[in-house]
Amino acid sequence: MLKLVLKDGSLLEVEEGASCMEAAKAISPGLARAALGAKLDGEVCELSAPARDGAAFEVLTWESEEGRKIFRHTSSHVLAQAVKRLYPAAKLAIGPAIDNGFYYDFDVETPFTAADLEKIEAEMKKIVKEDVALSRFTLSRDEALAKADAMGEPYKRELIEDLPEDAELSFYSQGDFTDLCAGPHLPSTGSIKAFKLLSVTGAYWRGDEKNKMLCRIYGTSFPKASMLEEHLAALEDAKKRDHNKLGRELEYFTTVDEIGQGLPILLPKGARVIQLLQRWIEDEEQKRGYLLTKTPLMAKSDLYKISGHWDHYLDGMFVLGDPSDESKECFAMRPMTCPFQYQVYLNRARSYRDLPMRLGETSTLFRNEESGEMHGLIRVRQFTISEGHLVLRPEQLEEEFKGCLELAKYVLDTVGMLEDCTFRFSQWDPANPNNKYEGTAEQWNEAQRIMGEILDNLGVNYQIGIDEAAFYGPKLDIQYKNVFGKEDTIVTIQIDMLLAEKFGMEYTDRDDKKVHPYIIHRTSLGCYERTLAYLIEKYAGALPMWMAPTQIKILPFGPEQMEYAKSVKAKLDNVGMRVEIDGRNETIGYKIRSAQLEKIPYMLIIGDKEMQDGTVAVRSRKAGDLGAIPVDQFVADAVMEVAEKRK
RNA sequence: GCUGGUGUAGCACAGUCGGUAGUGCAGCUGAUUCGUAAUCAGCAGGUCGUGUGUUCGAGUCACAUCACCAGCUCCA
Repeated sequence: MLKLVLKDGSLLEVEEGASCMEAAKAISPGLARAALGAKLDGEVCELSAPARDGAAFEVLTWESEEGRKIFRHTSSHVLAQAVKRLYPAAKLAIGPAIDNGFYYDFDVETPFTAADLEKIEAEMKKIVKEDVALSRFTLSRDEALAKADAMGEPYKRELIEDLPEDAELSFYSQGDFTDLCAGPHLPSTGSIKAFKLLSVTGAYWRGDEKNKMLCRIYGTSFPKASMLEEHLAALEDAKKRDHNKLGRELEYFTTVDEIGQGLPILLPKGARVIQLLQRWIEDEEQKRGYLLTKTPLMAKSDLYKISGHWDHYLDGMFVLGDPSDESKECFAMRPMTCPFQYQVYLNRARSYRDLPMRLGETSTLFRNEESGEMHGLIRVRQFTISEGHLVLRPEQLEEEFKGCLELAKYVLDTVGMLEDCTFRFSQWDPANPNNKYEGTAEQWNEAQRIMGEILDNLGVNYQIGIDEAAFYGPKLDIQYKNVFGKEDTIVTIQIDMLLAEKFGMEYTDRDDKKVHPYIIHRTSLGCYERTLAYLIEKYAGALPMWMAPTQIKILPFGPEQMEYAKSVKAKLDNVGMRVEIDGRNETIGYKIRSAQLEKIPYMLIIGDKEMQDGTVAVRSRKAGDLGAIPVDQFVADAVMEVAEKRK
């Protein structure tokens, strides 16, 4: 008999030579039915793998990410099998599971169309119905190369060539289809009950734009049809929240062909929200000891040559003039604020008593993103961020880093986004310094060691991102996922031990020695345009009262109530509320509908009754009719709701 | 930048085989004075993204270009 250690610490006895599937059955038949894979001593394996005596054993079901990955990975093989049956000339590249589904990359003469996807789906249905068993076999590297050639799969050959000489490679066969694959997989194709191919796009082989563009098919799959339907419904819902659609519909922003890509126009509503956020952040930073700066939007190339941006970031900058003509000055729009704000520090000699110096600026930046990269308000060519630089003595680093993190968490929590954020410790790639990074390995290791210690001391739950650092130092990136699950950085806090030296920044220490300070680069709410986009998506356009562009709409029944409506508006104007009167000659139902579609937080309906009683009939966009409330009472409540920044 | 898709009134869309552009909402005007998600009638609104070409004739076909969308790559 073999003994397996279960998650709760108890022991499970199974017969010698039993598979993981049999072990799962021994726990419970129900669990065995739900099983997609297993884990032995923390390593994911398939259900057919033999159990090992003394190993920690875990059954993977749909509830675990690893279980879902196995399911989706096999789904991608079903896709590949269907494609090979219908298009034998298609060459296989790679086909992994991803967050909410899977994809497979093919090299084909002509890219697949939407109509092709239907045919492929039909073929996949057949394969699922055939319930084809998957079997694993291994080959030596040389045998695997021969196999790849025999199958006529040049991309597989390339993958194998990159593996070490003594590697043993696994292949999976399912009926008429065989693929080089690390696995693990489901026992057979029959359990992939519900799937859908979602889109077909281009993707470079190995993600390198110098390589050939392949044809990628995205799909998703679930063990139950109802789960697939739910997922597709959620995708539809996400489309309705998409800031790029909703933000245009609700008139937060627009784009104009003549102005150009990545240069959105913020319409009055969008501009108002950004102004509100910006004032709030500037005030909050003032409370926290930040000094406000305002620095130029462009500079001569000389400045960027010192900072290193000219070497590392020239492609991303808008350059005015001809860089190759040395007889004339050449300017560039700024892609970041660092070297500008450093000049504030450099304005006079500094002492250790001046530190920490916290500099904050609402800073507009210009980055020449590639033309295919722009996206609504999330990726643009001109944007404004809550930029800041903290100049520090080394012993102040941890305390100040903590302060930056607290500020970022406070503002993200207040706008309601913190719950959807994850933290990434972005490091350099020691294997590939590649001119991408400044400084020595010693400097990088030191900066990353310190940052790692700080993060651990602060109990930050982070993931490590290799090759995600800035060229001058490691970062803590706060990542936010949009409604489609696409992730972007919203806030960043960076430690920089290099640029102070380049710019000749120093301070006189207690012992009268000149020392280079440490610098933290950070944002508190990140880029305002991007934040606005996320807020529109998060709240489906119904922004919380405190940041809603129009907070209150007064709806008089007719002209008789106009005077009274104006007096109510005056009271609200007086306490800084953003109020409009809908004096149109329309029914009250029509005006309510139109305010509701505009997602106005409160509607104040005024008829003869309210006018006589000195009240307003309040309707909340969420809760509906709240009944008549004395005007002064409503004003006081509204002021309180805004002051508390209620979500 | 690359692959694929899209582009007709402010918005959502229709427009057949190439024969000279329509519907709904929004807007404007008038009537209606109405109690919590659409009152009725009338009017106005388009160089069919832009340019070039094919044709007797182009929203429709071809090429180029711009913008938008999905994805790749990139991202301080």
